[in-house]
Amino acid sequence: MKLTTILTLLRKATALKIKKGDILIPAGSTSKDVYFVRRGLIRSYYYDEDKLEEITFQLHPEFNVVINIHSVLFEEASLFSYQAYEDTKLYKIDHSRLIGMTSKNPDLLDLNRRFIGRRAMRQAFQRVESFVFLSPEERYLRYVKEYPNIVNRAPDKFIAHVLGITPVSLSRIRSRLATRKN
Amino acid sequence: MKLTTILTLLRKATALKIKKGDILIPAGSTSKDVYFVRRGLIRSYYYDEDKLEEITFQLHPEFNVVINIHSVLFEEASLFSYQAYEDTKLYKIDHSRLIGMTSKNPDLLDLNRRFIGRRAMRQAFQRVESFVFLSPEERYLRYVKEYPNIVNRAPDKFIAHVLGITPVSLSRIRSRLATRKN
DNA sequence: CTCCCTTCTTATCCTTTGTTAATGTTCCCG
DNA sequence: CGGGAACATTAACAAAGGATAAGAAGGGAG
Repeated sequence: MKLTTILTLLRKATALKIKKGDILIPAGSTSKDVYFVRRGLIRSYYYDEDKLEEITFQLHPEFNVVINIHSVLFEEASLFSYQAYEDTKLYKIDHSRLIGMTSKNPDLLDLNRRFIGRRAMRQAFQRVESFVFLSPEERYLRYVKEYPNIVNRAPDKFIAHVLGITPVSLSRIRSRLATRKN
Repeated sequence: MKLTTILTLLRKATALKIKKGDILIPAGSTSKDVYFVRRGLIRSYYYDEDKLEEITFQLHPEFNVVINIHSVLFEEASLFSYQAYEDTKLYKIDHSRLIGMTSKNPDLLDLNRRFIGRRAMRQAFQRVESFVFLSPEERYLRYVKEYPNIVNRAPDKFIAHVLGITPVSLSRIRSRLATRKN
């Protein structure tokens, strides 16, 4: 990877700050912009019309990439909304601008795919592995190991849904773990 | 996508046939070859040392791509073995050959990433969604809808593990569904 | 600082799943 | 075609999870 390529990319990124509660990407959006979380916490969620509640799909703390995955991968409108759960500082890479620059520097698109695509893929794939091979309790332990801070920053409700269980069940898992230790 | 690019790719692919039970990619492999299943069925599985059993991770019937995902994505040795569960005919695209040709035709690598990476990503991502939003029963119904033939071709044991449940539980889900219909 | 709303915990009840095991069936391979 | 191993089904029990509700605790807004 050429250093100049990375520098070019950084130069084209624009910083932005959003407040807790603000929507970064609304459901239905088709934007392909790429965001990098410098500080704060973004959560993606799906609004379940039947249950009349939001189901958190993923949490994106600092140093994570946020993209509208339905648009980038499937050329569809986003099923999810992406919302700040803390005051958040991001770098945004405008997708059309990135594409426009590709003619001058093809490495850019390559970087985009490798850095972003690979990361997202790794996450998704390891997450599938955790569902196939691990129990909810083991999934929880692995999750807090990977994101040690997040337990104090996000409600259990969010974390439970990310793990594919209910908040009540997560609470029980917690208490089981606590009593088992003693 | 240029037609010539696709033709170049096809010309470099080699056909191969393997018999039921044969291992296509053994666990521990670091190969990055790309396979396309023309006919038959490949299953990838992880050998669980504790439970002393094979846990099927994914089933790849005809018209699906098979890659050693741990090597391609993570630059690691494969955790999985890839085995034929039926006599299978594949097309193989040799990775080092593909890389070697890239200097002449950069579109090739791009095609590789877009076609293969995107497909695998889509699968992985939709699978995560199914774990977060659906019950085991709903996952099963969605799976048989997406792969209508596979139920008659693969043992329930395989399918259960792919869905993240036990074979016994899958059998019960089946009988529940059957009695509910009548 | 206080009130209120959200979240967390805990309890109850019911459903589902995991585990183990027994039985019946199917599928292979010789 | 026959014998044996692998698989599917079912049962019984224990463990865990889902749904709902109530009370406690926590955090945010005014």
